[in-house]
Amino acid sequence: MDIDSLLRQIPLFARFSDDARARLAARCLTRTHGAGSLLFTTGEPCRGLYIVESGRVRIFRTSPAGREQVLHTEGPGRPVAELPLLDGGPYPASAMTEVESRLVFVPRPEFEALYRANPDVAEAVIRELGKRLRHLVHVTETLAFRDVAARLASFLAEYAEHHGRVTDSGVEIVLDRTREELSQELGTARESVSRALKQLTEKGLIEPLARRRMRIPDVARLRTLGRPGERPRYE
Amino acid sequence: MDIDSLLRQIPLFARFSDDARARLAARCLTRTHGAGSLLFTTGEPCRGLYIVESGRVRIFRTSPAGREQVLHTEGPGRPVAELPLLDGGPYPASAMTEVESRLVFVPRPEFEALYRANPDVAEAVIRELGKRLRHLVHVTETLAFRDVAARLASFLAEYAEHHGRVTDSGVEIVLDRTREELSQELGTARESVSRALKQLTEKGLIEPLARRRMRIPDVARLRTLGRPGERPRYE
DNA sequence: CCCGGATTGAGACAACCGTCACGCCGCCTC
DNA sequence: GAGGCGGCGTGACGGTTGTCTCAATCCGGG
Repeated sequence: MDIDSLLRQIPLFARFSDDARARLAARCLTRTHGAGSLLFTTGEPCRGLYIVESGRVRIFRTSPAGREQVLHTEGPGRPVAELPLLDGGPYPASAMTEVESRLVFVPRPEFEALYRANPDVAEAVIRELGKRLRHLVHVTETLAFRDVAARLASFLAEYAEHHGRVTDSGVEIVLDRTREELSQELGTARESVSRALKQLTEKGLIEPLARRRMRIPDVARLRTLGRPGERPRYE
Repeated sequence: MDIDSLLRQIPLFARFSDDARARLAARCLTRTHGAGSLLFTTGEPCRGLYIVESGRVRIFRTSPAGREQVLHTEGPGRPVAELPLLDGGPYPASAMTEVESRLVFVPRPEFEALYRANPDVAEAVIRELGKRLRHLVHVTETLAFRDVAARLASFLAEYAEHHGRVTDSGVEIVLDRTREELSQELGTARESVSRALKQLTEKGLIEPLARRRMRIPDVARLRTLGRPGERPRYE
């Protein structure tokens, strides 16, 4: 796919004139990164914006002890690292490709010129930041309130809705992550994920099919475990 | 203080023309809320923007079990709830005054008109969102990686730098929070805060002076406990 | 000055979870 | 097919933390 038609698919640039977009496309670099390639690390000054063409990028923080907490992962069509580009600060987290990925790189000066010339971008950018902020609020709440099983349940339910295949005995999903990667996503340890999976299996909320495949008989019920309590509303 | 000169002090509106600001000021409401007054709750549709004139507002999420996690607190001159105003979504969290507070309320339609007419606002708003986002990344990391004592140490060190009084035997601070409020800020339970305080005291990092007063002999050392580990690197 | 509610400290206990250790399995390479 | 290796499950263990309970202290109002 050529860069121009890729850019066209990205909400951030959708409203650009053909002219402006073509000019931008001419200044971008496309490159394929192998799995596990480090794009940038926490605290580094920002060189530019990445856009995922194919593959997946995870954005995370690392603890001094070596544990990871994934803040979010982005797939095809999604931008990575708009924040530091906009406020001029350093990258707030690190980013690594999870699988082999094709990325478009927009150098910082290019993006800034664009941004100044094109007032519409601001609107799109604000929405993008808003989405991130809401997501992070969710991550925070999850870490603060829920145990590993509940976090896993939430994750699986959401995953099933986005990537699941509906059959008549439930939704089947194929996880594209190892337990280790899952644990980083959920802010826990590999072993705890194994145990939580067993727990969900025992409760009948999931049925393991193969190493990375499972069936979810009732996604809503799984999600309910993720939002425990569901306090009766009194208003 | 009249609304116009208050608005002038707020970065969000600083660049407005006198005219535009005066027009906005005429449409705002100022009101004094008692301590513990609930401004809005998670999920509610957004009615408008609040600006703290005096006092303090805490923004938080509540778990079904009744525990709270504070996302941030805002003081004089700071806006509250810009996000839902901008992306049209519901409030992502709840807000409550911690002490008696005087707040300016900007109704949503007013703000939107302003926003459309004044492209400069976008820039300011993006910076504001960016700040929030960076802060939330910090909160997330803190919850994922550090134990209660480390979180408390970080909090106290930061507090000391902003509100401490320097003496020759260290920095003295007067906490304006109960243990209960502290625990919500740190995402833990009241009792755990007590234990952590004792722990810090035993290590000589803090010296209790009175119920809410303490001395910190060495703020840097206290901060170090907040960024723990610094594990020897073996690579 | 006394009382009652709020705040706090402290102990006991169980649950949760991170870590270590070990063994198994599937897959790849030589 | 032997060996190596990454991914995975499981048990054991201990530390951290949330919860419950009770008592002491503080503080404002009558």
